[in-house]
Amino acid sequence: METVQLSTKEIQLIAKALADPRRVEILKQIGEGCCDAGLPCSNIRSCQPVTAATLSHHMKELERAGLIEIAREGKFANLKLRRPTLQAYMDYLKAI
Amino acid sequence: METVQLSTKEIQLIAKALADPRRVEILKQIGEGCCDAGLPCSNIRSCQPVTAATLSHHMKELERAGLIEIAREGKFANLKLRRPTLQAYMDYLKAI
DNA sequence: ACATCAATTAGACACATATCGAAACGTCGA
DNA sequence: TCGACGTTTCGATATGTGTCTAATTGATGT
Repeated sequence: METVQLSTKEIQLIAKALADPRRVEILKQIGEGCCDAGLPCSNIRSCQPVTAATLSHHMKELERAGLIEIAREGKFANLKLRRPTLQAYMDYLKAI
Repeated sequence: METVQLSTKEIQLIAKALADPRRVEILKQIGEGCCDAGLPCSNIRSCQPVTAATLSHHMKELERAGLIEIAREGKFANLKLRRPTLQAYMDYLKAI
């Protein structure tokens, strides 16, 4: 696992991203089906009682925080969990 | 270090508590001066550009999340970091 | 070209919350 | 008892944000 050094701003983005329960659920879902290909966006939607618009918003936040990577392919968007970012945040918390 | 099992609700409270940068600063400050006695509230205030009212509010949130323990003694309030809670949250994140 | 479908954007709304000033509360020393 | 001091509570305000509907974009198959 590569090591990432996070700025205060990035820490803040991650903390905010993790503060919404729905986003955490989404993260978990992406983390479970963690094939390299990434999880299709609509796949997530079928498991979360939420509009496509809302889901899109959450994914943008997760991406902004560096917690996921969005690979757009044609009309699809495949999500991949960026574990190094999550790990770096845990390291930050450990240092408190 | 004792182990704590957190409910979904508690996880959410912790995540929200950690989502505010000022609260994280406060946590750090409490964590540093981590003598068993606890850090006096006014000590924190002298390092954070914030009103007593606001500080009180943040401490209530941190306590609600189980991240600190407030020992009131006379007119003073001594804060102590509850590391087991923080650890439990990190364990939760690790399981994502 | 057209219809369809996945995803995004725009705009609106409701609700949460970080912050403050002012007032109240409780403790302690004079 | 009185005043000072640390802390809390109250009420108000401004900002942030999760959610929706509707409209838009972009790709794909017929």
